[in-house]
Amino acid sequence: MTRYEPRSIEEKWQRVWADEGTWEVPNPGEDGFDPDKPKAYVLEMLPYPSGEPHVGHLKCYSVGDAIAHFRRRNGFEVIHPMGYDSFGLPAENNAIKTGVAPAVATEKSIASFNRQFAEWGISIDWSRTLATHTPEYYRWTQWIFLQMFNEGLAYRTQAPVQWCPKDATVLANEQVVDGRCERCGTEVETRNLRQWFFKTTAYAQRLLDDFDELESWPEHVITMQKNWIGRSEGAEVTFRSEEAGIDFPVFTTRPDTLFGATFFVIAPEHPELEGLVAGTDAEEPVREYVNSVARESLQERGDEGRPKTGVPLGRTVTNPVNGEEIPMFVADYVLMDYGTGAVMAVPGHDERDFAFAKTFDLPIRRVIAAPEGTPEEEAELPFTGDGPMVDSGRFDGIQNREAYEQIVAWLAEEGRGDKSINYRLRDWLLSRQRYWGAPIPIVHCDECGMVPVPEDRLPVELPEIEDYAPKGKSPLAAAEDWVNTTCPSCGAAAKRETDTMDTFVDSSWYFLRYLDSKNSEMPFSREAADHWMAVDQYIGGVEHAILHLLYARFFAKALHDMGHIGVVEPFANLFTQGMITRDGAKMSKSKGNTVSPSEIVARHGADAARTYVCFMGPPDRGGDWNDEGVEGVHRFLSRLWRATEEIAEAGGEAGNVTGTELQGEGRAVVAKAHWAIDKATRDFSRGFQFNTVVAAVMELVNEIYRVKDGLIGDENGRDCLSFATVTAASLIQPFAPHLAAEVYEKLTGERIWEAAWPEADPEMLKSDTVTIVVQVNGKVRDRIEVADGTEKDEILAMAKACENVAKHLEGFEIVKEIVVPGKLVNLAVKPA
RNA sequence: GCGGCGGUGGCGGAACUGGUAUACGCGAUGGAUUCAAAAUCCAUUGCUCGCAAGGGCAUGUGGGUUCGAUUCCCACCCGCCGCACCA
Repeated sequence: MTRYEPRSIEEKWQRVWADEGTWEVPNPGEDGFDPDKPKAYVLEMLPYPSGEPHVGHLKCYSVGDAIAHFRRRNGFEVIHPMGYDSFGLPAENNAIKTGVAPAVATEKSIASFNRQFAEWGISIDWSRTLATHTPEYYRWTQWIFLQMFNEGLAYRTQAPVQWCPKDATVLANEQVVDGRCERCGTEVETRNLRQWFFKTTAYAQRLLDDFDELESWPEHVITMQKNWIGRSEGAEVTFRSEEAGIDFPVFTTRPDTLFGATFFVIAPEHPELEGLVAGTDAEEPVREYVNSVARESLQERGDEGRPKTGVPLGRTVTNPVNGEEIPMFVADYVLMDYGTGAVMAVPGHDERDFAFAKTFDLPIRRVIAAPEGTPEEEAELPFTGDGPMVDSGRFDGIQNREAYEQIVAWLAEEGRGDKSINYRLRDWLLSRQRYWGAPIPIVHCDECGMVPVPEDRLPVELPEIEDYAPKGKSPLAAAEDWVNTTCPSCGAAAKRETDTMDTFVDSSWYFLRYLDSKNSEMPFSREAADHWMAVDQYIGGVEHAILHLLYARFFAKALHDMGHIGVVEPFANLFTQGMITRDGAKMSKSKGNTVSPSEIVARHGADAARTYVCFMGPPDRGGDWNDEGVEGVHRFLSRLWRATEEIAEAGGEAGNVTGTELQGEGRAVVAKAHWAIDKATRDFSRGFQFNTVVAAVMELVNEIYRVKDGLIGDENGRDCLSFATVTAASLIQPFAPHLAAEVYEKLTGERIWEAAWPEADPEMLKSDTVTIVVQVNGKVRDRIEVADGTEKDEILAMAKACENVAKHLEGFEIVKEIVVPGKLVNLAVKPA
């Protein structure tokens, strides 16, 4: 008997799959396409190729592959492609450090990823692969950009933007975390620059509404996106400064507190600020204040609970509800880019306004009473709860929520306000002053302005350059031959746009390119998209909860509206896998606690590595890597292998096992196999309970070992063993496809991936006898074995007859008898 | 502060709609095999009292509902993640 040698088994099958192109699937209209077969699009987030794959990749693709295999064997035509998100900062920063061109390092890494994916035996349709840094791909990224530009969804404007001084580029809001660059951790600065944006805000409401279109997304991801979009309902109300002759609209979520406004605050960046104070005593202090705010970092300014600062403007505005003149201030707690950059301050009912009023000794007025019975502490000002209106003119006595509607209606009638909705979401800043990205296909002409590069001249190829170092403008600006061009419209001398696109643009549509990756006329055909979309199961890390997943949703909606795809949501089901740690800590090279997948695969085999990451625990939660755990899984696979060898040698026929006339241990092991089929199938369908699927197969293998020696000498027994072993292979195949293929071939001569997922025989799930637990007052006192279907009365009588039960009934009176057929008996007693 | 997730043996984790808590794996202990070791196989393994039969206690804490609660309800403690001066 030979030892379990994963390497030779795995290489054998990997060669078969590669030679035959086993996982390639046809598009509609192509050879072999079967219109009656239901499709399933199983997709894992494409990797960013940098160095070698790590265990996080191993987990993500193991989980995705298990789903792909399971769906295939349940009759689906599964499309399961793979590609590379190969533009991006790390490759470029590496180039600056080492002088190695980003393309060279990137392609080397892609080769390494390709090799490992093959070694892991992931069932990928390689005929559809792509890499976002290739002109064949970014040609279409540019094409989509131009469609957006033509629709007014991509535009260029001057705006205060977030700038990372280390990476020397602007960043999207989504890429600034706690005031720092998401990539390098440097504190970002605000700069006023001309930049390119996608109009994500135009889709704010639909990004919220279309959550209803999704089948299954983790609740917390939806919550995070909702928070990010940040919808608030309220009203826009106009406060007029008569002396300055300016109307100041404000956004408020609390129009019911209008009568409590005692002052008015505008943001330091407010465009009217300078004019308001010019030539007055306030001019100098205001200028000083604005300068001091400008020196602060966004993070400092954003800190909650920091003392309120500000400067009075010596001006007033009129409160439209009561005609009161209230003083104006400038203060940094009001932000220019939310609402209108101005707020009415209601210190009685808003904590921030309250803090400001205290600092500047401004009047604080209560306009909503605390309802009766409110604890004194909660009723104190600032009071943010609901209650009847007071000191609010004709609205006195009305519940504030009702008054809210009435006040808004009244303002609308007077022309001084109206209902309004505000979103926190801002437009997606997509331009980057960096080299390693897709060039923005625009030409700047003195005569014609911004001119899109005609579609037949795409792609605008990235030129080769010598110096990748950023200098505050794109390194592309130095490539003069490339920059200087002619205007596509008038033919005059013109200059190319030198910014490149954020890499998140590349990854916002890649799932569509897979569907038709060789199309040279279009990014993808509508037909291919209609057939395969939406992605039925998307798998990746939570770190993309708002970045990639929000952008891709926006792209899908925009492409839908332009008529390129039929769906509005790209990913019907989302699964986010948890992170694998080592000794409780995040793995990192600097900590030296990384686990190298290639080493694990070399030592224990890909099947063991893959099965282990699915067995560690529920895959949506994180897990701590344990070398001994992989060994345990390897041991389990070895046991399956040895049982196979022994049974194959003895010559059992799985196909001979037909059913119910089986007896004894033979029946037991076959019944266990059916139990495992049932359990595995249910757990697979219930989501991602892979750990319990693996456990069920382990139990089956343990059962095979328990009965093996007793059955192997008998022909019928051998058949039963063979059936159980074939079943174990069949069920473990989504996790350990190589060993499963080998076992299946040895025992049946067939190919496992072409075999249907097994079905449990309901007859074999039943047992003749059941164990009934006997409890007295909820405590287990004995167990009895009864024939299935035994009458309640009989069970009860048997239960009471148990020696240990009788002992506990002595001196007590039975007050209640509960009999759950097939499960238990509980006798409730009290002292007699 | 707001939102989400979680707390079960020495460890990772099971337990479907309230019904045998601790499946499966790791680790540990003992045995078989071996000249020996590795590998393998078998057995034991929540804590605790008891020679045993058997008993008591255990799913973060405290209450509640129930014949019966890891599961449902209320209050709290701890951990992780996300958001946070958004008017």
